[in-house]
Amino acid sequence: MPATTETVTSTELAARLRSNVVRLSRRLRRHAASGLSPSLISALAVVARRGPLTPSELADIEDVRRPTATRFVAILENRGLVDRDPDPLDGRSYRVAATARGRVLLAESRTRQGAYLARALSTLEASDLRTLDQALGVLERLLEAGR
Amino acid sequence: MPATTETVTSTELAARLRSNVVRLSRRLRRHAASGLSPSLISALAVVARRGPLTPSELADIEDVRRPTATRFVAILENRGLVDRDPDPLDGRSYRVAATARGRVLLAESRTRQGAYLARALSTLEASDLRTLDQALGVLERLLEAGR
DNA sequence: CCGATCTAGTTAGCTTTACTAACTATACCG
DNA sequence: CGGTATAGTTAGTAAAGCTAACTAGATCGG
Repeated sequence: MPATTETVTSTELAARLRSNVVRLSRRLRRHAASGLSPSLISALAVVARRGPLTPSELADIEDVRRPTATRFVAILENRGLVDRDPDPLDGRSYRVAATARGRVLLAESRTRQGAYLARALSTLEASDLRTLDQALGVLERLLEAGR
Repeated sequence: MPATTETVTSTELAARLRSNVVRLSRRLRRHAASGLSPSLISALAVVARRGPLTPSELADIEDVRRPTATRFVAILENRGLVDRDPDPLDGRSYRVAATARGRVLLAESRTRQGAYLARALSTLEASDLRTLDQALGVLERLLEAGR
């Protein structure tokens, strides 16, 4: 029963959004396949997509503090998913890039059995996927705005 | 009805959804007003809305293990937001209900200044709110289905 | 009715996530 | 060149949620 004509109040929506984010976040962590938590997969995906990044840039994009970015890089490097090259312009820093193995793992985490979320979404109809797609657009703008 | 004729792939959507859940979840925790984390607010809201519940029922609804529900109840009770009455039918258990103070805090957490999320959502247009509303419906079905 | 088993809640201990504060070392500016 | 600003790191802390193991009340078969 889609309440298409009813007014949606933002406070009511806030409560519902919070609950669902909390629950989905639990689910994702519980079903973490490939041995990487949602946070780490997200960080790896950012590094892979947005090319070589300094830890500070990663922290900024992922909306975490720099010590957390340091930890992300350390763990990902430890597993050979990422490597670092000195920054030619700044001796204090370095650039992080995804390794071939990191890219493989990312691809697998999207398509393979282990991908709980992709599997769940694949059961949805096209119209539902479109709805989610649009909602994510809204959410992204919201996150970007409220920094 | 939307001009979007492009196909939305579920694997691509999964990655985007994961990132946004992870980030929003960080935001929510960071902006936790009223001294309650998103998890605890969500638990309190469930107790308030779905009447007196046993810890097991709470655990089931919130999709956590029982020890986690025990902790939720302990913390909420400690802050006077919830109280417990013995279960007349089962001597091992009890029923948890929201106190007046708990309900006040919930109401405040929805409307007041401190409510980061409600404030952010209030800047959106009605059509965006409707999009989110529909997407939450999809998400809820998804979460319910994948138990 | 009684012992065996099942179930609700709890306790203890662990892991992960992410924070702040404080430190090191390099960059930059007057 | 000296002082300040900035990048990354280290250390320590707190919260979330898990599993394993325990306690006590419920339930079921004989």
